[in-house]
Amino acid sequence: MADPSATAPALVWFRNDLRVSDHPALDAAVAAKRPILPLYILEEDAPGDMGLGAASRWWLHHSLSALSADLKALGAPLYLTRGRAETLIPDIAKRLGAETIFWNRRYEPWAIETDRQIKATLKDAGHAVESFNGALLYEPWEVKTKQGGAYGVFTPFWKAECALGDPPYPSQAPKALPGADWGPLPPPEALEDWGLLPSAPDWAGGLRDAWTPGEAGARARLADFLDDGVLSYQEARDKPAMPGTSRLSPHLHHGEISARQIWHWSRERLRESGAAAYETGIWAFLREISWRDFNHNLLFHNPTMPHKNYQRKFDVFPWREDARSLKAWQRGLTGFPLVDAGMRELWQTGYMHNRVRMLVASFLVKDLLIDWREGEAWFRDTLVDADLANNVGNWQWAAGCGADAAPYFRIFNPMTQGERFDPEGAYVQAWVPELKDLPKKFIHAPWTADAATLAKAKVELGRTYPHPMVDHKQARQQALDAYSHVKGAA
DNA sequence: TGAAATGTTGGGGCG
DNA sequence: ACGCCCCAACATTTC
Repeated sequence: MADPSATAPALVWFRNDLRVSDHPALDAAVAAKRPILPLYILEEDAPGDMGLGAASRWWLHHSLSALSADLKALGAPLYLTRGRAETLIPDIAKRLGAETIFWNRRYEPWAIETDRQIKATLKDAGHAVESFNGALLYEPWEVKTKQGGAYGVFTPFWKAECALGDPPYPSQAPKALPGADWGPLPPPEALEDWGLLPSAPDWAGGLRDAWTPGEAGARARLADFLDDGVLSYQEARDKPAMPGTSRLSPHLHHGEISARQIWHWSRERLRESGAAAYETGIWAFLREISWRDFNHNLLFHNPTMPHKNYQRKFDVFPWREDARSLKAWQRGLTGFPLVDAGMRELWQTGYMHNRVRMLVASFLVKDLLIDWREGEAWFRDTLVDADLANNVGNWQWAAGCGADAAPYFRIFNPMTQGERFDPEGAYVQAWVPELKDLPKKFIHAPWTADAATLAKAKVELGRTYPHPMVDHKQARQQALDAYSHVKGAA
């Protein structure tokens, strides 16, 4: 009782791990048997941080609100503050007399640098720091080639992760948390004062309808997917009009559910069911979870990837500056229905089906010859699942300049993709309502319809819906010609 | 986790 | 019966 260190609190710094179960940092703090101060910092002006998009800010608000309620119920309310973590963390640790600061690791280059710096400051000041893997199946330094290097091709990476065996089994949420006394700290800030939600205009209606941020929402989403989605996953995930994907990406990004939980709970469901169709779906799904690890691995080992081509021979690619075309793409006014449907789904819900993400990326980079970094920036600003590692990895993949990338000459045809993956035109009808009365024969290429058909569907090209902004056949040839620069540079 | 161009094959119409 | 052409269907190659 006389030992003051017995009551020295533990600080748990929450970042992209907004949950209370399978949270290694929180578990370690509980094991230390100290009063616990859970902390979240809205990090402002961190050097190198590429910023939070408006959709992510909306999600973050609701996710923090859910985490706050969960922590409060357990007995240790979440302390909120904002500013620079480099000064706030050491200051809070000092005021509290904290013994140890716990956190789960993050992998963005700026965040790694911030955390490294904070760790050094804290240690100099006599605090202990413990960090954990809360986000990935395996850490980037745990998955290595036989030569000890990092993988640049996905399939061998996937095999290597499988060979490492099941990742650690996820832990349960603590039954109760001993809260620390906030007395020595300035009063916490109110989430409502952070201005994370849009006001005037409130454009978040589509987001509210589509999502339930928070740990409970994440679990419900996975349970739904394992109940019926996963059985038809392999075919249905390519059909944007169907609820065929897990839609877990925003929950995963904010850490409301962990990759290890997804791994183990999926495998458990597989063991219970035993159906062969289930086997296919589950493994196709877990393979996508491993893609997420792969992208984090790439970013960790290639910290310039957000700005630089992974394949440096692409540095000579003749991108076009074209603000008007970029804007037409962003607003979903390209005149290619499936592209526009995707861009509008993104704008209205903060999400886009994966098949359509590949198409709109191909269209921007190849039909419009606009730099993938423009597309990456737009997705980062508008996606609720905006995640630097995945976003950069996938854009470079689509642009052909990434690791294990799609070859540049793989150029998607918007009409063919529409006929193949949205054969009924239901996805286009949902997001491009001005075309909803067109017969499905023409819905992916309205300019091929005769005047009478267009009139009957109340479509007037150039007025109610744009003419196609490029001739795809011609654009494709231009893209191939531009690519010859890269080949010459290699 | 494409698409288009090019090559091959085989059935059917026809002289 | 046979060769020839046409062309769809499928396979392979190329970008």
